[in-house]
Amino acid sequence: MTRKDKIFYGVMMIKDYSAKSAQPQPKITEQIAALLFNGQAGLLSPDHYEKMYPPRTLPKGAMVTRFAPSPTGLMHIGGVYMSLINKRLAEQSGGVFFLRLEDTDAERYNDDAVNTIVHALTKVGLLPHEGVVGQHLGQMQQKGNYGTYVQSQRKEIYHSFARHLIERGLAYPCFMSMEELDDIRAKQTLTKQRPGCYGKWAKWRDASVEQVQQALAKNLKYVIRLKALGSYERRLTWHDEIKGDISVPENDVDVVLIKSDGLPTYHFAHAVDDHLMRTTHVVRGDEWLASVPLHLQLFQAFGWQPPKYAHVGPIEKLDTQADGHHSRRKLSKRSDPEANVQYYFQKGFPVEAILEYLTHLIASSFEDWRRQNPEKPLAEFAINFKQFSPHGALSDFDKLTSISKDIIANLDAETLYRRALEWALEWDQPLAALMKNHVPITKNALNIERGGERRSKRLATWQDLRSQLFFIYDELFQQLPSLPFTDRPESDGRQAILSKFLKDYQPTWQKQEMLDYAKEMAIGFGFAPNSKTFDKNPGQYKGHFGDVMMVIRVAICGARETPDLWEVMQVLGVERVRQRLKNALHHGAAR
RNA sequence: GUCCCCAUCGUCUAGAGGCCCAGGACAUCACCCUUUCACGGUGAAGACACGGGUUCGAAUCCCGUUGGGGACGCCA
Repeated sequence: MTRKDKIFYGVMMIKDYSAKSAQPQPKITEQIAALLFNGQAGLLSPDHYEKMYPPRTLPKGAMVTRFAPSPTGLMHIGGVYMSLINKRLAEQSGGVFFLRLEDTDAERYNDDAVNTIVHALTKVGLLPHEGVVGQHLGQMQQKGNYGTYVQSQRKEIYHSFARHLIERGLAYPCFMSMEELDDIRAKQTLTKQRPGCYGKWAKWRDASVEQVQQALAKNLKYVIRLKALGSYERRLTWHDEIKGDISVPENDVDVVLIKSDGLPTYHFAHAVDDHLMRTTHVVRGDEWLASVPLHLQLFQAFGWQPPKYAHVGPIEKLDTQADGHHSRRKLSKRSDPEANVQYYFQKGFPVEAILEYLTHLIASSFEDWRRQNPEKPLAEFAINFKQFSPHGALSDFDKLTSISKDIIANLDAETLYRRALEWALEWDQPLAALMKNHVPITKNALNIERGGERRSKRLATWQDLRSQLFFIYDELFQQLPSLPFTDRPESDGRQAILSKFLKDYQPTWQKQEMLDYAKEMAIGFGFAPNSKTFDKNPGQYKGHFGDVMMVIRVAICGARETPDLWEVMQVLGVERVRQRLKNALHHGAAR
């Protein structure tokens, strides 16, 4: 066993806690629990749930992981990132990846959220094996034997475990009002003390049965708080799979376990659910790191083996302050459009590009692996906690774009057409219509510079299709307000080149024949045979060979940047080529 | 205010005391190739935050400083 593998949980288990604290007043805590829960006659015992959700039978070393989003609206790119990590870890170890809906905040709940999440995960191929997999006609669709995976439907379970804690003196009802809480915090801030409900501030911690009874009689709202086991003077050490060994003061705050609306807080639900769902590894954003002492204490209170924790640094963005200084911050779904996965879909990044980019963020060694295994499915790249860096990563669109170019460049024309059309159908219907009305020419155009040794990377995203394809469609070509000729040669020179080329053009020309012809023509018109010659004596020539080709290119394609001109001409066909040359001449080869 | 985490080129990072006057990828620049743009090729520039230790030797270990991030809710 290496130092890093050492588990610290065992050390901090306080075995005789219940004997020490609960013994003096076991009856009282049971009476209080009874007061609180007698109305819920059907409440089952924790034992019942333990049997209902037995340990999973999985191969040794199998990881059970999860993605636990709260349904507040959009799908954050970080959510895809977390799903990717969790799903890979589970699959690579022969385990299970499930999705649990953390919908315990009634105020932030959003109706479409589940569909948004599931739709996004479906799209990127990261649907969970178990848990919430959809929503149909207002009904959650779920898979798996450890459900329900919707927290708002698990109220009885949380209450059962909360009652258990209260009976044993490990939790208690607290009737403090919001105003009282605000007061306390104000006092604490003023006197520079730690904020929170702990020690002497936790005034309901040791309340009598009578006090509870009276408060209930007055119909006061209450929450259930943890009776914190820790002392701020002592330190707790544990091992995080990514951050390493961490040491902090123990938790002594009586945090809320059950809110006054009866729903659990994140912390309590995490402990109960991840225990009952038999999660082995909790891999989540590192904003949760500071709650680990509390979470470990909850597991300790129940006498459960806690899961292993891995806290992943966030995807960040560079923020420029008013004073010009730069600072990093987590991508915010409110102010950063690129926080939303939908943004990447709309931009037209292929799903593989998004996933490979995120994988690169997990482990930059991925790019070496990819170079060595260009054909292998991404899922075969093995990830492990050692590869994670402990800090967050800046989102880098240049890198994403580069990956995306590589991926698109490696698609064959048929696949490219299918994928591109799929995207256009959703995001650019006019283009989709053209693609569908002109299938052969579109596929031929997409096939240019494809498949050979040197694949062009002119398409970075599906959004680039339009600018790369418009000139093969007369419908779009004719909408061009003008032809983007360059200054060299001027209009007369352009006229001369175009009319001669039109006259001599042979549709049977092979590529080299056409280039040979064009070069001869260029020289005949007083152009240099190549740019090097021209650059040496610019005064002697009207321009160079490339300039002549550019005139023809612009006339035929209406663009200065195109794939190989001869290839484009083959795709367009003789008629259209002649037509466009004539058209350019007709307009006096004007810009 | 308290607590925690983090710190290598612009970015993602490799680096587990000598293989490192620090390697790769993206981005940038130059040149070459070339019918334009891409592609491809070659090359350049570019980092161990700072200060102390420990050691024969430190990017790597320790301490401190600075900087960045996070947590301290009946939000997750």
